[in-house]
Amino acid sequence: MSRQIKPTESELEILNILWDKGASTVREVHEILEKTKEAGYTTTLKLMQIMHEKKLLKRNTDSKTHVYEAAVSQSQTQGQIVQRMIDTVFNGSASQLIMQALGNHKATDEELEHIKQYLEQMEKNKGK
Amino acid sequence: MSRQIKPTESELEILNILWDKGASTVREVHEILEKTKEAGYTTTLKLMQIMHEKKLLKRNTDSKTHVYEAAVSQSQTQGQIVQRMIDTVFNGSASQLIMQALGNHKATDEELEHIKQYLEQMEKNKGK
DNA sequence: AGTCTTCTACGAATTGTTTCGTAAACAAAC
DNA sequence: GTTTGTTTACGAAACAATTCGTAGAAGACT
Repeated sequence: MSRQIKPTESELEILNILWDKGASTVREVHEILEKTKEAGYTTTLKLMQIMHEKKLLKRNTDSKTHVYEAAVSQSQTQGQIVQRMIDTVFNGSASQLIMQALGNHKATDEELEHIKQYLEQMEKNKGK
Repeated sequence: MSRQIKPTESELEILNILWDKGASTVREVHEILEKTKEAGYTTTLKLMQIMHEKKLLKRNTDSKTHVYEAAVSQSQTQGQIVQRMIDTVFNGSASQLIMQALGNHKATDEELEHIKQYLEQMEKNKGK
């Protein structure tokens, strides 16, 4: 059903910006990117053009300054990446990934509470 | 303290085999790899040689047929990859990753129970 | 010994990602 | 309308990952 996309690390940085800010021009994206990364303007431009070719981005070329927008949903993309990671790094065990994440990165109290609630929710819906 | 390794996808496949089987020859690794992947023997060999250069693998060259072994621990490597993923894909939120993993991939009952116990364990140790 | 097979080493081709220089299109400012 | 600045398009270079062909070394087998 849904295509299997595979954004590279750089592409993910751009997607994150677009998911956060919504439709933006290359310059807007580039300005944010620059804060955390060394890169020329045309580099960002080229990346976004390629991402458009790959259908990762939509763009509006009505005005001279094109406006780009993510063409893939954040949660779907995250889901695919997580799934891929479960397969290749944790031999298919989601719970192993979860425990690794819990153990490694100390979650805050709220985060833990959040997760517990989520689990209980799942249990309730278990009866289908 | 610990070096920052970054195995590629192919390298991870090989690491998984070595973590599972322990020290092995190129041929042994290749035979397992072949089941799930199209690849020539020399390709596997070259990969493992490069991984040795990168210090991802140790090797014993006493006999003509070299014996390779993972030089990085599984849990440490998994931890680094998960951390990286939390940073680049989930903007630093471990709980978001966990909930994505829970929601997407349906965990079995035992897995859920496992995770719940783990959470309770964490709560108990919270008082330090 | 000589032949066969297996293995390593090397190097090169291929593919994919990231980088950026340069030129042309366009608009705004003068 | 000419200059100036911003933008896109194109292409090529630089780099990294993956692939495999070929050659030669090392054992094993008569």
